[in-house]
Amino acid sequence: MAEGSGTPRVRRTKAEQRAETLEQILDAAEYLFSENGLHGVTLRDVAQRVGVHTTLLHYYFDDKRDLFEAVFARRAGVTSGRRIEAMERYEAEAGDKPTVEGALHAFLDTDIDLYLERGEPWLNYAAFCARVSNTPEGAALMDVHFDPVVLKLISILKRALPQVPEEDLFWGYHFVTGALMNAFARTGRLDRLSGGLCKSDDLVAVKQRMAKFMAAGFLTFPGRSEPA
Amino acid sequence: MAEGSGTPRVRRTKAEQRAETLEQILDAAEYLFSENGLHGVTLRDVAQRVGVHTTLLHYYFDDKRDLFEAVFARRAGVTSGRRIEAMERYEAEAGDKPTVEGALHAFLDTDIDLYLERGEPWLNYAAFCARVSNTPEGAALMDVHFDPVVLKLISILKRALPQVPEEDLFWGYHFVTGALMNAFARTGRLDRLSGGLCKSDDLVAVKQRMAKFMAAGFLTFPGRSEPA
DNA sequence: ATTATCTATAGATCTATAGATAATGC
DNA sequence: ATTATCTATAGATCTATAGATAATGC
Repeated sequence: MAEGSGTPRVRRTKAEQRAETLEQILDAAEYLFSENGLHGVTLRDVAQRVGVHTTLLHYYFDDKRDLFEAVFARRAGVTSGRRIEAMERYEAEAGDKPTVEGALHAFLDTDIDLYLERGEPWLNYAAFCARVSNTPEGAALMDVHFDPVVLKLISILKRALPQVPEEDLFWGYHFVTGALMNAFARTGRLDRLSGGLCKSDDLVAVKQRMAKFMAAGFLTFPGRSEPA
Repeated sequence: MAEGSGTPRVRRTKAEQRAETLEQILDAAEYLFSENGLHGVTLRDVAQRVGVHTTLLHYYFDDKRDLFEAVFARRAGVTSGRRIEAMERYEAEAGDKPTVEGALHAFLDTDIDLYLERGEPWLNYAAFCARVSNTPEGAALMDVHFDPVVLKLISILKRALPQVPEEDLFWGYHFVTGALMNAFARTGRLDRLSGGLCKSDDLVAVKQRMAKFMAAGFLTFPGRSEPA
């Protein structure tokens, strides 16, 4: 909330100002969409959170959907790129003996680390993705932005489990991504359910467990077990 | 859509009429909420789908949120009850040697079977739960309606894996429910991603794989492996 | 002299209420 | 004589556009 009383407005170049305002708008929208979804947020909500007038949003974006897509796209390339790199690095070091667990560590941990390292806005992005992943709008954007990462993962899994039918690998991925999105959603339900034993925003705990947990699942698929 | 042209209105008692209309409204709302969430659906959308006037919804329900909660509550008891029974039956037959996989079969397959047996409206309910499970409104209702089922599952898992810390069991459950909700959401993303190899509405495929997959995951938790 | 932000406002849509009409119930 | 459904409508809110004002840019 950029109240006039706080920091006195420093003189900025127009490009800077544009970039700053854009980022503030996207941050606010990202947070609000992550809580309430596309339809649960009004442009007024976003504008109020930034401290600007609603109509300014129309200066930067065509309409609400355009803003929504911009939120999705802004960080998609970063997470996508980092994960693909991590998987390529893993492939190189594993040679012709990649393992399911190794691939999943590269796929999952890289992403979790990104959000842990960069703090709140990125955690909001993770929650945003989780929130919209099972909506028509969100799923369509995932197709556009995340297919390459997923197909990269599948390709390593195929080499790790050559005798497992490809469908099983996709089903396994489906389970993995559901679990991951649920972890990113951080609804607080786990906290209440477990009587405070677990915190749903404890992504460190997720990272410690998830790759190994899921890898074991893949090894249950008939075909053959992983070359240890 | 109850067009006047179709079946001629049979004379019904008021109680019958009330029950029928209520069910039609809940069915329509369930479907629409499952696609677009609480905020993505207007009362007008629901009324139009039923073929009645919007204001009739206010005759049966206080407001939109009341309708939403009624949709959630209507089938919650059925799925909840069936799953608890199935887990109790399993406990009785397993004696003092329950297994993770056995518990998960009772927990997961019972639910999947319910939706497969009873067809579309119930499949919509599953999608509805999935759609709202990571929203504030949805998570709160899950607390109310589904905590007992989940805690029952946890209690069996505790006996199956006595040396595994309770937190791990909750984290494992967190992964399981994320995967299950993603399967119930049936967004079609898996179909596109896999080039048609998998169908996201193929709950039979989910049932065939999920319990075993997840059971293997639980066995990765340090403490000790399951007494085979 | 261009760009960022705000004021004013139109038009659409949505929730919700009051009160009328048309059925069923005794 | 009660209950189910519809008509009419108020008030709020939301998206989006047109055009004014206030900054930065040469």
